[in-house]
Amino acid sequence: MTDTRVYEGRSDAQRAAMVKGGARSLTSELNAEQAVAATFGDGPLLIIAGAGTGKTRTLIYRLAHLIEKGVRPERILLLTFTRRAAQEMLARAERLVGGACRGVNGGTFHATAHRLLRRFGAAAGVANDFSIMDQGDAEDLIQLSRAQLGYAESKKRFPRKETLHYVYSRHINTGFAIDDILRDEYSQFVDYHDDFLKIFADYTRRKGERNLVDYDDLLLFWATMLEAAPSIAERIASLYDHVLVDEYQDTNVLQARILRGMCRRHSNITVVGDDAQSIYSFRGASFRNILDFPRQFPGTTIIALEQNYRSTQPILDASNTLISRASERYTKTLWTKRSGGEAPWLVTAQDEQQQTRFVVDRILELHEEGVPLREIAVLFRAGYMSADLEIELTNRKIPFEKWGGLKFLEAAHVKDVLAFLRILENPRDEVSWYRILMLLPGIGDVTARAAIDLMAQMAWDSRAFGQYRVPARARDAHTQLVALLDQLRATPLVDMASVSGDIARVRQLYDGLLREKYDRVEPRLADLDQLQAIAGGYPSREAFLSALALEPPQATQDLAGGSDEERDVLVLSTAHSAKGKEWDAVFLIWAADGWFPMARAINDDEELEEERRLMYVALTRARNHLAVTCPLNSYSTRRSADYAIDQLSRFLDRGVREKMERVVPRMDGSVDREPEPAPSAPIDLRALLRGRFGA
DNA sequence: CACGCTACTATTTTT
DNA sequence: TAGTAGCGTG
Repeated sequence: MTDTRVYEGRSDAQRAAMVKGGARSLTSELNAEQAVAATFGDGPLLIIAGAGTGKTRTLIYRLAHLIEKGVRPERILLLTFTRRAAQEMLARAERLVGGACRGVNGGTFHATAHRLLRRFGAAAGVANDFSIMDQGDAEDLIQLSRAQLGYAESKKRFPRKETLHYVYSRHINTGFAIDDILRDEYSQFVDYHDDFLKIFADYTRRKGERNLVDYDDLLLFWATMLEAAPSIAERIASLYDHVLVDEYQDTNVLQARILRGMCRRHSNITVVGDDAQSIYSFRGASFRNILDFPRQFPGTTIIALEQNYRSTQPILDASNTLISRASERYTKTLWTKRSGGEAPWLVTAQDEQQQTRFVVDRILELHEEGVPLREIAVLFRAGYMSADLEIELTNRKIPFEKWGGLKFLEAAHVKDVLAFLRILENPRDEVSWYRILMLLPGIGDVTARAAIDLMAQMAWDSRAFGQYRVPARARDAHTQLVALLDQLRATPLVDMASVSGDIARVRQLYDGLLREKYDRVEPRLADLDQLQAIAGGYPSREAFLSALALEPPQATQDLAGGSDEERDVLVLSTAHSAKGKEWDAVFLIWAADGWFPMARAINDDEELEEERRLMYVALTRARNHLAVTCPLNSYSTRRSADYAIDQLSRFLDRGVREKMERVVPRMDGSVDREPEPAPSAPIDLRALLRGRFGA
């Protein structure tokens, strides 16, 4: 680290000297550290930015600064973690410098990879009409490989398709050997090592033959073009003079390789992140990536942002204490100039119902005091934990929207309809063909495979399926499907309403199948109506399908339309989806051991540390009000309840609790803010005994 | 060969 | 709890 300049700790005079052109208007709204970062010149820059320290603001000002300095916007690449973040950042930058920043290339790593692959892939052997598979598609394709190779019939316990895909994806994103991944995470499967390799080889071959690209391929192909194809690498890398990366703590080593390739010529890379908020290791991210950045990019300047503009000091005190238990990190302690504020509440409820009731009552109270609903959020560890609350909110007619855990695109009926569009775009899309064929009455696994084999033999000619002779019982369905596909192929591509129209045509066949397959069809039909409405906004099937795979709608609101500002609705969100956001009041529910941290993370130190960081992310979303709630008698209907149940999260240890105020809800809905010192859970001896046997 | 029935199991987070 | 693997029937 000898060639690393650390900005932290210099005198004010030195700081001022580092702000070149510090008088310019752009930087007058920044503090000294932010200004240095925003106006930094060329070369690698690492901004370690604690929660709420104006990270986004700094990055936007840096963007504006580069443009004012004369860098052409289209020569700047801005990589963010979500599409939401990219849009927000570009919109804010536009407010700052006007239309000048239009043309900046922004988006997620995956979306950017997609753009580049469409443009340069053909030269590297990837035909540019490939289709993108989402995770579910990838798992389904692996399943086909698995079945083809005969593992489905195996009597022995064999890994499920989700597991196979996870291991594959982890291998690509982290570079760990399959052996090591199995040993560390799936010791029960180490003997299957060779079978994993066989399936992965077959999966890779299938993707190639079917012209399919999965999420991991997008990154891998980008990295490989940069590393192994000098002429293409030259063309790609020369597209941009500056690369800015947000949320760097959530990148993985494959993404770091990409960045090295992109910046080999100029080293103009700025990354912003907070190692304390690294919460995506399940996607191969490692906070070591940000710790290692100075080694990867020699000559790195590090700037730390510690002044928090978001939360009151009591909220920061509790959050700082919680994260101070973390083992490995860039030490930074957040502080604020904001004075006052009340201590975060620690609310112990008797059970889930009381927790729900407390949260709803308190939300209404805050609302009456003038806090808009959209300034309030309820956060939780996993999507299903808000079920009870959602019911109560609906009963009490409080509008809300839920982020994360939205399974819209994963719903079988939505995927079914999309499969029709996909085979039109890519006739070789085996996963979609299989899905569609299995829908038809009279066609099962064997017939579906036979039909696909025949189509492959006929080089995926569009007439191949029409010529397949199906068993008599499937004759009708086959005729209908052939007619539908012919009709869809005849759709003029210039018609702007064509994607939505395509779906309408597909539904003439599909809705009937749906009615026979499910009992409750209304919600499913409503989903399809929504899908049709979204499709109306896209000019082509290809654009629609790619957008859905890379930028899935994140909340019901994305589907319903209307911007955040217009709709005064409460937000329910997983802690993950809440990252980068802030609210006036935040509730964290289910802060019980076994729930947060989740039971499965408890026996693994690294996972446990990540859970701690995740809770830190949740707490630091709050500006003025923070309440953490825990139902004490959350007796579980789930079976393996061998973790410490009915206890406060282990992260809320004595030190953290001292920074909080204990609050106990009373039965009448009011709260008692000076409760008994240590409220213990009343016990129900019979319930405990029943629980022993899982009854 | 498809399909309905039963028993079982695994259960986070997201591009 | 829901999705699915396995099995027996038509």
